[in-house]
Amino acid sequence: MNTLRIRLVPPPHNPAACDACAVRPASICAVLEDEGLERLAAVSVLVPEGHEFITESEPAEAFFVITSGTAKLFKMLADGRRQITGFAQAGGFVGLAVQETYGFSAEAVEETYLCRVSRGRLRRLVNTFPAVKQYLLQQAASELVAAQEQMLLLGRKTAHERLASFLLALAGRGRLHEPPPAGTEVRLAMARDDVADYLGLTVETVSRTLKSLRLAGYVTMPLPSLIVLVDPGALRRLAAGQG
Amino acid sequence: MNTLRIRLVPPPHNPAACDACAVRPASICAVLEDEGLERLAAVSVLVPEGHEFITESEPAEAFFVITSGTAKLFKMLADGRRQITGFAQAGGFVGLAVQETYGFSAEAVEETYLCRVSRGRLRRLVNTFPAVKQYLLQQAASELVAAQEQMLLLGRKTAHERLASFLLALAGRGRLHEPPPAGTEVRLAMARDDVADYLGLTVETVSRTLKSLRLAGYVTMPLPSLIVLVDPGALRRLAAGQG
DNA sequence: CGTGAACTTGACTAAGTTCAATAGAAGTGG
DNA sequence: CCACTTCTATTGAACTTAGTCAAGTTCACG
Repeated sequence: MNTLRIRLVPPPHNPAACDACAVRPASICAVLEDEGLERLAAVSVLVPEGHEFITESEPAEAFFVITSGTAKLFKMLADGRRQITGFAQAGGFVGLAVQETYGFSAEAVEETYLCRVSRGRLRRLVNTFPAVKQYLLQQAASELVAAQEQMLLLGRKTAHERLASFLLALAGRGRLHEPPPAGTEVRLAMARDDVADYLGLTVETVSRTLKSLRLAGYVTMPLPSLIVLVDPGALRRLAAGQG
Repeated sequence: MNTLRIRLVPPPHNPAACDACAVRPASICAVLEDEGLERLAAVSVLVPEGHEFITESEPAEAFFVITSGTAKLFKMLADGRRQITGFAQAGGFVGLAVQETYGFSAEAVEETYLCRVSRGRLRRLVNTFPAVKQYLLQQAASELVAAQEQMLLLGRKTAHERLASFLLALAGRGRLHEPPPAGTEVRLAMARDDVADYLGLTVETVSRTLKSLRLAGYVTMPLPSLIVLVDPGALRRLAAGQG
């Protein structure tokens, strides 16, 4: 099975190449390498921090590839309780919908560049290049794996285990891999309340649990948004429920 | 976009038509309608209640379509804590994997017939019939929607809200639809501990919460495994966090 | 019937939430 | 550069929901 790779071209770039532009001078934001550098016809969009670019239950008119920055996807209950279902970073995509409306909202956690592809255009693209469909299927399948892992976390792990899992995931190593090297730095692009809403906890519990991990000697925190993994092996054991 | 529909033929059926058989006389278990009734070359398998047919981290050698019965998909932690990530029923599929190994285990909740498609065969099928790829993508996307809904449940809903959501989901109406008619009966194919592990609770809490819903007049339970939705509107409000 | 498994109930415990106050960091304007 | 505001993060104490442990019931099946 040949694999489609999407190459990200950092914006702003090639201002004249895109066929439309919503917010910023357009750029080619992705290239379908296996199809002879065909342009992924799309619009480059700058989303400022805190700005919502997808709203749950609105018509699903477009599909986005993240070029740079970080976005959070979330769902809310009537009384304001929120669950963040995932964070998407450069290369990630957001908004693949079979249904007519979005099933979640999405908001930029920091300044974020997106590559916007309209629904109709995605459909045409998919029909023209079978590899795109393959790529989307692979992405969806791997998101599904991540979602199942997160259900295990939300349904069955303790606060300590959740934080340990989260830090390791940010460090780029899943549960199947060996832990990252000691001293690995993890930058938290998101605020405490986002971490809390992602892990199904409160800000206070996140704060207290991080303190406890610090006291245990597993991490240090030079800044509230920078965490150094001092003992990744211990974190790994914690995350797996062997702590 | 033309849609692929998979028609399920109840087993045992057409004993000579399949090209291999693992457990029971083979049957054609699904037909690709849009491709002129081409046979989905596959093996029909009977899985007895409680039997595990997919094991996490084993090589992902096959893909299954459920013909009849119910299966549970789950992940476990080292100390035995378990999270059921979903139940699959007739028409559902299990085991779509991009990775080389399964990311979860699967077990029959009741006697279940499966349609087993080997990985290589699925790949060939997908290449021959583009509609199959489309179908898989759609299925994966809708599973992703369900997974996000479940993350909201596990991360942010109370025990009462979880049970209400669960009952409505079993009754076949998601959160976007109007509630099912009063008097709708929901059969629980799975035991209490499965419900608990699916909702991120304990058996005791499931039991107590069902009692509380009974006392509130929202449901009745002629049998432990049969729940009548007396006030679906109230359940709907509870499930949405407006209870 | 009798035995075992599934389910329910009760009393107690604990993990995490809530509410409230404090501390720290980051900007803003004089 | 420093006072002042504001936002974010942390800490503390009381509380609550759901979990734990230990009996009971009920029901299906031999």
